[in-house]
Amino acid sequence: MTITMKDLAQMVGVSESTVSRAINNKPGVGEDTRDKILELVKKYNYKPNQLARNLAKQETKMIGLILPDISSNFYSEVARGVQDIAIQSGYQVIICNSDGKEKEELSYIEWLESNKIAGIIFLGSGLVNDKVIKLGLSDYPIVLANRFVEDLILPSVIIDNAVGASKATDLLLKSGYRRIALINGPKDNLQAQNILTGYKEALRAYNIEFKEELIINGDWDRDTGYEGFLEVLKLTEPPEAIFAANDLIAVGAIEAIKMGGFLIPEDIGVVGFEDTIVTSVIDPPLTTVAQPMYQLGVSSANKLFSLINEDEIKERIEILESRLVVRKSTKKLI
Amino acid sequence: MTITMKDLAQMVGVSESTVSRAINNKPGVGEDTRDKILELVKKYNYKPNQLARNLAKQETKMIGLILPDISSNFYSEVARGVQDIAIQSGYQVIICNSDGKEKEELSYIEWLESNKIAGIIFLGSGLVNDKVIKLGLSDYPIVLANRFVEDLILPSVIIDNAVGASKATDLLLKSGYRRIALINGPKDNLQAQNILTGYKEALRAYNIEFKEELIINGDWDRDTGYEGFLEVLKLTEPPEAIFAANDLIAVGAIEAIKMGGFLIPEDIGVVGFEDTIVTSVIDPPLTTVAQPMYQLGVSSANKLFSLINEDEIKERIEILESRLVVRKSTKKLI
DNA sequence: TTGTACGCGTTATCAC
DNA sequence: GTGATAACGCGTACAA
Repeated sequence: MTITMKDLAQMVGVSESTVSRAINNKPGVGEDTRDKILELVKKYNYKPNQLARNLAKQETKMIGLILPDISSNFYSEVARGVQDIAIQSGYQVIICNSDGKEKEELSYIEWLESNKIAGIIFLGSGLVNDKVIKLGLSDYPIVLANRFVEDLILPSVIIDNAVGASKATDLLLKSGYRRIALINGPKDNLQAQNILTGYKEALRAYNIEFKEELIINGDWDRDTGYEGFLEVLKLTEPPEAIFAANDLIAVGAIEAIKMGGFLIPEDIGVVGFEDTIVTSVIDPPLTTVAQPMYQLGVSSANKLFSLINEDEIKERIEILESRLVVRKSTKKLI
Repeated sequence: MTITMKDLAQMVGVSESTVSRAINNKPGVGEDTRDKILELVKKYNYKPNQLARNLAKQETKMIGLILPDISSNFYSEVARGVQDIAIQSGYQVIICNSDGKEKEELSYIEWLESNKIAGIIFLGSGLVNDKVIKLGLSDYPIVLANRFVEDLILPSVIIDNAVGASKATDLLLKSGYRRIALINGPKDNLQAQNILTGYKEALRAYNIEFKEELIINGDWDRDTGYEGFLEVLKLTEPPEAIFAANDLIAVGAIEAIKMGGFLIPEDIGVVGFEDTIVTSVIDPPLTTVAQPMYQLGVSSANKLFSLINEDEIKERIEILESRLVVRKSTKKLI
């Protein structure tokens, strides 16, 4: 038998509104009556029924987080960041796995809306579709995390992969490598394009000519790394270093390099991108560009709560930089 | 401006009760009135307010999942399993990161209770404390996943690590290795004890004497593996194989083995435990015992929904077996 | 400082 | 087949 405000009111001999005020620490309650009420609250272990509160205030203390797959290392790390901030603000998080499917996303949105969830964070790759934009244009609090939309009208937090790629390439150049091959993801992939952009920028800063032959496009997997290296090895002038667009590609490349009898980093330097656990397990430990996943979650959540509380938003678009982690697959700086 | 049942009722010229019946596909509504109502529902894109529903029915379509840390590979995989089943049943999942702290767990429970969350899955290591047991003894639906309680009075789903360890040891024996060292976690750790149990069982089946000197206890990390191997190497009779109690330990051991100039699997065989991504990246690919993480989530969720729906529960305790994944760090079977 | 009265949007139990 | 009416438990404007 759960106890309600009404019960408490009867016991103390006051009205329900007074009980309500006392419980919510609102002014306008006499010292002694408040004490009496709070005493009974403890005694009977009274817990306000959140459902009733939610209905009365037409709001919940929950936010929604829509992402492709919580079991992925990347997304679960971001989710943790979101949750930590949410808890601080007294909110809980509902995580929705969309598997990147638009249909799922829309049905989640419906659910979240009709449950009066306070706001939504959209996390994931891919471009944003019209419906999401429309949703954002209404007054529903919504933040885009690591999702891209051409005009960027919605509040967003993104990771600047171009800068990360530039840093990685720059490190290789600073370490003395000159001919640097880029083994990248699919040509039409946004992430891959950003990485290419950063790579080119770094070359330009060193006045090194960009050579199409040093660019390999493939999938985001190990095979691409392995085959990719064999590919560039065939060039009349083989590369001195490999920039792999993610860690798995790097792993594949390293296998191929070792297989060929080359030494890392002496003969060939390697840089990865992502900083997963494998980078520290592989031999030699991989120099890589670490993505600020947790921070992505934290920033997105902060931005969402700014929206919910209708605070001023400093920057509509927040850009996070990735961080270079130097290990042993690149030569020491001179 | 959101539309409500009241609005619909006025437009059609019927009472709210009729609208409610029509929307919920309940009998007792005329063909034509129902059609008229559903038509307007579409036209105005009416969505029932779940908050009001929840209050009226005193229940929500949500379950809680309390786990140590969603960013961990293990837990996020389980979480995915839980969510997939929940969605099928029309529920959403609230994930709560306790970091293994009892205080956090209790405060989450309070929140979930006062929000009338339909049920809770407790996921995590460690023993269950009294409060959880008390909670379970009330009529609140609650399932323990991968948590251990001595008497196991609460509905639970657990992974039998002893059997897994036994399988791993057995494989080594079948492959011809005889002196097998076990590099394990902390002595007082439940998981470590289970692994030891399985190890012993397998030895017994082969009539091989158990030797204390072949057991190393340490942390669940790489160093333990590295140092552990160096330790057993000092024995007058060094081991022919290493059974590592998790993959990280195995990685450390492999490093030490290679450093010593031994060949894997010819000179020394290695088996890990867990099946993380590193097992396939390392050279040679690691033979290991894979934990059914996703299945753990699925089974736990299924059990919880049985409780919620008050179905008959077949087995109060469900035991999942781990699966042996044979790669290249052990000799081929003869 | 306290109480009254109503609203929040829906479900459920009666009547008719 | 349909319609009042009362819950569900709490917040709040207004009156006292």
